[in-house]
Amino acid sequence: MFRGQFLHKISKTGRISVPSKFRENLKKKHKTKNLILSTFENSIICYPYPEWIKLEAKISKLPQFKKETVEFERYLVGNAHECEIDNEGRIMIPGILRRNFKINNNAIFIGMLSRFEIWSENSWNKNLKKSFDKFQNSREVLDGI
Amino acid sequence: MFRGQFLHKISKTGRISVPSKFRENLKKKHKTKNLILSTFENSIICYPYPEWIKLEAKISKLPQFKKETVEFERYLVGNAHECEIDNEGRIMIPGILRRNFKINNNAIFIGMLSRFEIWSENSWNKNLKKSFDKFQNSREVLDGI
DNA sequence: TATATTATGCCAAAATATGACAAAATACGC
DNA sequence: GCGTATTTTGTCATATTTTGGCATAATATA
Repeated sequence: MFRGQFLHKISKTGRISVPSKFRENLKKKHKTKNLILSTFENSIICYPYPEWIKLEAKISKLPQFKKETVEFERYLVGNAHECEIDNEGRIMIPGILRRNFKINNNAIFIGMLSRFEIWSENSWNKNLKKSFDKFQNSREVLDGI
Repeated sequence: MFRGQFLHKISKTGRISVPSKFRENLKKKHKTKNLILSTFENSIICYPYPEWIKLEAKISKLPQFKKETVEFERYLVGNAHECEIDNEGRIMIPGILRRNFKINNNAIFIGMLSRFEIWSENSWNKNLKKSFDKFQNSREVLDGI
């Protein structure tokens, strides 16, 4: 499972090292070095390649011409980029994603169990306050189960 | 059960010894040396690893793309770091948590039955007064059961 | 085709985490 | 109270992870 928060730096060429804990999980649990990066809210969402494939299988079962399907596909699939983790444990975030999310120097990795997100430090901080307020609203979700 | 309050020092490298009473409980009751540290309000919350896993199992059953789920995960899972108690009974608090909670030298452990919290001495003291007021408001919770 | 831009591979420095050992502080039994 | 055992803290050496730099390769642009 992907958990936790990590602050890493992006090189001028757009490379960033994936947290070693994440790499370990990718290797042990997903047996892959490949990720699919796409967009989700204000962050880059990262799926282990095999998980993404499962997601695609689900998506292709949806009614093809339905408005919601089309919009969902455009957003999630239309922004998907495959990338491989190199020998130093780094990935290269495609320029277009970097530009869209204004990720220049510092980025924050957020573990989300089956996947993880990459945020620019700025927008993560902006979201922090909101995120806590929202947590306050949803904190009892688990007590209910 | 985790009970009581302990004041311990943090080393320059971010290590701190877990109260021996807590270690004993972890060993006897939970049969583990591993903890998950996450954030909760103004403190670091510590779950015995097996307890955390139960929590995760619940979380991963929630609808994955639903707004509330995502926000909940970002907050609770996004801050969760696994750590192991070493031979000297210490854990290392990840830098990012130390920074977020401004825990530098002294920290306070607070037992919370199934889990425990770690506070920076400063914010614990600040919360003391408030905490008593809140207790005043909630002191009858148990009487209702 | 030449040139600029972007991506990749490789090596090494810097930063951070871990393990081992010992000193200091605290708790406990008598 | 005193001596002993346990717990906590400090320090150092080593290992791992992250970052920076540079040369080369691939791709896009004029």
